[in-house]
Amino acid sequence: MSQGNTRVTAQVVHAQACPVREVLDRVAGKWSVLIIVAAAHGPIRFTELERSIEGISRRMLTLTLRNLERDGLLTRTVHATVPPKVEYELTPVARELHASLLGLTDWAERHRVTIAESRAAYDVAHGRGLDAG
Amino acid sequence: MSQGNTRVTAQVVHAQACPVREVLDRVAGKWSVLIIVAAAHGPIRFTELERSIEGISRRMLTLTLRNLERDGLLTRTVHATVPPKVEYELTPVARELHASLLGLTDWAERHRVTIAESRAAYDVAHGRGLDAG
DNA sequence: CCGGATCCCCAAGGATACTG
DNA sequence: CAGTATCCTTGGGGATCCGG
Repeated sequence: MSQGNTRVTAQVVHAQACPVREVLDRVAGKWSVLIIVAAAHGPIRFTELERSIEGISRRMLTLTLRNLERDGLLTRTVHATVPPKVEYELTPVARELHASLLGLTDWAERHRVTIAESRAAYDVAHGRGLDAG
Repeated sequence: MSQGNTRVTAQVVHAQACPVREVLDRVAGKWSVLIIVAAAHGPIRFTELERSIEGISRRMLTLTLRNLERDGLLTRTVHATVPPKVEYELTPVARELHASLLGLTDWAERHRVTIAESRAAYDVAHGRGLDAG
């Protein structure tokens, strides 16, 4: 840390400029978008999210929810009942994001086969076919 | 909005989420989208990409280009001249992706201020203000 | 039920040097 | 000019345990 060489590189400069980067940083996580999709139908509880998003850990669910809440994409409503009940709901901003996302999912569905074929072809053409190692 | 028994139930979001995951996996990288944007204007050379995408390393540029090529999003054209010249160009599929991406960038630009404010408010409300914790 | 705290691993990605 | 190979750091994210 203190080798006398200040390691300030140019990565800081570029970080904020691009709106593309902005949206990606916000959605980059492995789970953010899945949560948004899962919550698109209406308010949803913690455990419901946990069950509906197969494979997500409790930790990541919590972390991602906090992040989305921080960005104003989710509202968190705590019902102070004896069995705790917490509901998450998309904000209008998040709903707009979800709508824009549909364009992407549509693209993915329209081209998933083509892309898969392209990958296979590329792999074959470059040796990395079906053999391991 | 959603009060009153919205029993949509969190049926496994997988059905809807998978295409989302697909596109994310494809775009998850730190640079993929930036390259697509940079190449959106037309064929572009390796070094042109390197210069236009501030902060990218040679290694990551190469790796990401290979991946995009593998997915059929980029074509790579080698001109066997004495000074090597390689041009990358978006495929129609990638152009469609780029178009869909515009919806997201538009969203980002429309709400960047709101989101920033939300973050600031959240951070203030949760102690993590401007101090380094 | 909700979720914070801790430990740990591993893949993404940066720096650098070499090649055709 | 356009890569490739190697080393090393960083932090995302899984597993697990604990607390309200």
